[in-house]
Amino acid sequence: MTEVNKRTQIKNAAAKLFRKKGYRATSMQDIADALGIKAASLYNHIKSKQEILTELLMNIALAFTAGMDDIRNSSLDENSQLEELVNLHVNLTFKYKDSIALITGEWVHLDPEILPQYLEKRNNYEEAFMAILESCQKKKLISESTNLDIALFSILSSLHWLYNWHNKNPDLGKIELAAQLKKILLHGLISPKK
Amino acid sequence: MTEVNKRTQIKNAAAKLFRKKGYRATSMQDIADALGIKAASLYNHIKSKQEILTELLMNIALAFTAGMDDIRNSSLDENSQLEELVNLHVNLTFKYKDSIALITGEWVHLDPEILPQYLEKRNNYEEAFMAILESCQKKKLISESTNLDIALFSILSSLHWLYNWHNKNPDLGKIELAAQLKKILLHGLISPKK
DNA sequence: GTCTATAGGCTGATAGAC
DNA sequence: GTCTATCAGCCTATAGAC
Repeated sequence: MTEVNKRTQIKNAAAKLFRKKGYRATSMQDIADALGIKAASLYNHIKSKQEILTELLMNIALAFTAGMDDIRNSSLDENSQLEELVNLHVNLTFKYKDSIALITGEWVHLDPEILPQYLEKRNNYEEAFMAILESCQKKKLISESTNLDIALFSILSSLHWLYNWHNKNPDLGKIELAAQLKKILLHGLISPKK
Repeated sequence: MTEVNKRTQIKNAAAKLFRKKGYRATSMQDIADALGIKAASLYNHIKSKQEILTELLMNIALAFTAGMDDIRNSSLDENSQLEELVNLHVNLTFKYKDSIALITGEWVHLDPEILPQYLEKRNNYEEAFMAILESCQKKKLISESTNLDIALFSILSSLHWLYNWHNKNPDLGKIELAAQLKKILLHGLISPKK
């Protein structure tokens, strides 16, 4: 936190701007202004604007992949694995406050050469998530009549948009946020009828 | 469906492109190409690119506001009102297949003069949604320990991203989709312990 | 590693012929 | 209502002085 690489400063500033205005609406001028230098000076530290986006997004993708591997390699039961996935998303949302916002929409601006690599990681993650849901259904933790495609989409939507909510409520702690999400996402909002 | 205004054709083509590439990455060229005309010809039908975005987004905002008013003015009980809100989102997702995608991110590109009007409608909608959740909690339909801010954010995240899911699974009917969402979002994924 | 200067391309929008 | 021609501005990125 004390001494930070200028390259890192550029990536941090860019992440904040990409998040707020989007990749295309953010100019190199904007990024340079945020750091108090001229736009041309940025190119002493980075190759291109696209390089920044690529590194930000691939970094996030790797973090999710690594977290998922950890969970799948654990001996936790299915229910606990689901809860750990919620923890993973909460933790990464706190850790990558700005750049995590890019996974909901800005990934479309990745160069056609990089895009397939990104999407492959994303698909792998979603398939691994789905495999856990299927285990849950097989063990009757999830009702047989539940459409798992919809369940997966629904949970991931909430978890992907966490960054947005978190930004408005920075006072709520990680632990409480994760606990509430587990309750609401996994165990339902409406109390079961007695 | 037979005879469509050229203005409407432009808005439809723009909605599809804004959704796919984003507002800033979509040029008037792109829109004109989609219609087989020259970019300059667009200006015989519309005032500006911004006008298209404004009309698309305000139209959606009005549809949500009207739907919410209908529900609040009904005599349905709290639980049924929540279910009707899910129906509302599913119906509007089917009706405004492309332009509904803009509410998750592209609204940031609204002109500073229009943006406050849009955000006011959005806030009103979310407050009305919250009021229904509060009624549910007061009647013990929702546990006292549930954080309603998180619950609201979580449900809206899933409902806002419906358009994305729906596009990939066009074969699933409206009724079944709505039924599954009510079960998963409101009554929980994991079966209650016996 | 910063700067100024500038290239080369694309942008939204307008003017005016047909 | 379409077209061609064009403007003025902004964009990413590079070259080269300091």
